[in-house]
Amino acid sequence: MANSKLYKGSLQTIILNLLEKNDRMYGYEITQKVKDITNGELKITEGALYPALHKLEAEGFLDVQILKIGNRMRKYYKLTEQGSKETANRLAELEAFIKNMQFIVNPKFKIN
Amino acid sequence: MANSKLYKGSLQTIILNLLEKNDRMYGYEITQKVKDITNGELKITEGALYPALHKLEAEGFLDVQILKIGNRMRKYYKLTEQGSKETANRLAELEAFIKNMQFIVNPKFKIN
DNA sequence: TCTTATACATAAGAATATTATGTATACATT
DNA sequence: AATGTATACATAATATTCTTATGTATAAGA
Repeated sequence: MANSKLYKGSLQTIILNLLEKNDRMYGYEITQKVKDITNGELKITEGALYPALHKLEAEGFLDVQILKIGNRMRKYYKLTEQGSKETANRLAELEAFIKNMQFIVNPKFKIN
Repeated sequence: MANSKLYKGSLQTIILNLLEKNDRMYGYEITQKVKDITNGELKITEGALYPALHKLEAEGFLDVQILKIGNRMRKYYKLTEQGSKETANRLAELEAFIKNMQFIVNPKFKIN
């Protein structure tokens, strides 16, 4: 199956929504979760993920908690209250985008 | 109504699909068509549109025909055969993207 | 006359991704 | 013991694609 393209701008929406549903997650976990959910079609690269997490944190949408599991570090991210509101906004944006794309792509607009 | 965000990467898909349905169009017409179809939610800026058209043309997906309407120039774009195939690919990518985003966002994945 | 619409274009800058690279621990296989 | 794969973080260089600003020019309406 072809590797589905990730539209630029959707990564933050993905992160926020996963955190809305999973309380807290760490970076690597997010990459695996997305791969699982999409049957390997979407692959979040680390070079995109970590900067995105840092940015969302800097904007006040995420809180971090660093844990040591065995001898290895994990940075758990969690939505702030503001982050939860932002998630709703991003979700609405995504739905509007999808709706608009379907209008544009839909054959019923073949006739002017 | 909030102005819906345009995910980066979707503009070419929009252009290709409009040309699939309208045989030939010129740039300004595309901006107006998108605005109409989406009730003003999506606004294609000229700074994005014209470079995108030039790129699609350079890649062999579009043919150009310059017409003078009255005293004003219009550059009409039309899908090449290759462009028509590419449109199908982009459409499949878009549908895969939407499907994957719905998986990620869908509440049924709330429970692990 | 002034503003808005039509119609093209490009340049500077911002945002967001890919690709490559680096560090380090843990586990499985040869 | 050595090598590869998985886990887990990170950043830098580069590419892509957009926004914003600017430019040129014709046409139409207030």
